Amino acid sequence: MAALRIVFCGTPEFAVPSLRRLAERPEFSVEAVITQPDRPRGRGQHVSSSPVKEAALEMGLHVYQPETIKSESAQEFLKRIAPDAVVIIAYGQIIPARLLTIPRLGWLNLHASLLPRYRGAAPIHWAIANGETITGLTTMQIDARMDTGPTLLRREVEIGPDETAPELAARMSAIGAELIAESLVRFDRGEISTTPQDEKSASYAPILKKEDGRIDWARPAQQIYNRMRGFSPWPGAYTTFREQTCHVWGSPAVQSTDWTKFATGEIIQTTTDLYVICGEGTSLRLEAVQIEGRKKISAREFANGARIGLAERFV
RNA sequence: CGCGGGGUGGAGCAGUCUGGUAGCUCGUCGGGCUCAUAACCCGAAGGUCGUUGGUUCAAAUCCAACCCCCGCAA
Repeated sequence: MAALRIVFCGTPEFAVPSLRRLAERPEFSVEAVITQPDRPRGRGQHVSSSPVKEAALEMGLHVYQPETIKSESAQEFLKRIAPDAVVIIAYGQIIPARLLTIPRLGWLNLHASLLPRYRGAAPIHWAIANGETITGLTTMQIDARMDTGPTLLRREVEIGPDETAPELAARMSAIGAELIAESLVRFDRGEISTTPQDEKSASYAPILKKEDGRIDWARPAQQIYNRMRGFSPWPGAYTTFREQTCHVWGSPAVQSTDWTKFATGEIIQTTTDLYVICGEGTSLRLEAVQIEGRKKISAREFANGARIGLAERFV
């Protein structure tokens, strides 16, 4: 049987394990890799290429980087290759409907949630931030809207109590690589069919904004901790200390005393630790902080250098 | 040339505007005290103040260039 001819479409690290999996298996032939153009990133505006591009070049695959997938030339490109399927994983652009019918099997997507829950750009982050203990991966055939297409296969994944977004993403991308490969093979053979999503139970995981990282100290410590894990490493969890942005790391404290008399955000110093008062009588044990313009330092060093006053607070 | 903050004993910081003997908390070392301690008391060591050049009688401090780190914006 001839190998399935595939075009792979993806950008960040999350897509790389799937690309590698598809490229190494004999059932598939990766004809081309489409990824976002090299762009200036980071502080110095250094131009860098996407993780998918680097992996593709390393494997000797053909790379195509259109400014926009909506362009005439992108359409021509796909028609010329005429793949059996396009696999799209975290590409970062909306696909116009006229392109969806080019491949025989459609555009197959790996999404990092149990659809229809957590549709959108940041499903892993929001699942952790909301305190979920189970999430999962779903493969689907994309349609004209965002993450609404009929699904193929799904797999549940447990979320560890202290797991952070990058850690979970790394695990899920490895599991997902298997799932997308399996979906392709079985869908092509007609062993599985698509199932429409239940619109009524849909929920959304919008792309993260800087503001999502701001800590609301009125929330219970566990919730703050969940967001800290989910929004790592960006936007992280930050607050304001002496008029400056201050990223904080910590974990819910086991308390023996009642601290409800303190204001939320207030910093409590004991002989060995720093605690921050959170909502509903809970508190967070500070592990590290990073004030803007400075390096990340331990709570101990922070206490030594900052000379925290009585009733001083994070706001 | 996107905007901004910072580089001061081992760690974290103050001092820089208004040049004139290097300061704070912690750590380290020595001694003391205590049943005991990441507790307390006494004492000590440890710094070319990012680099180079300039101004000055005198520069951590003022000026210029460069190196490195970080926050924001994308």
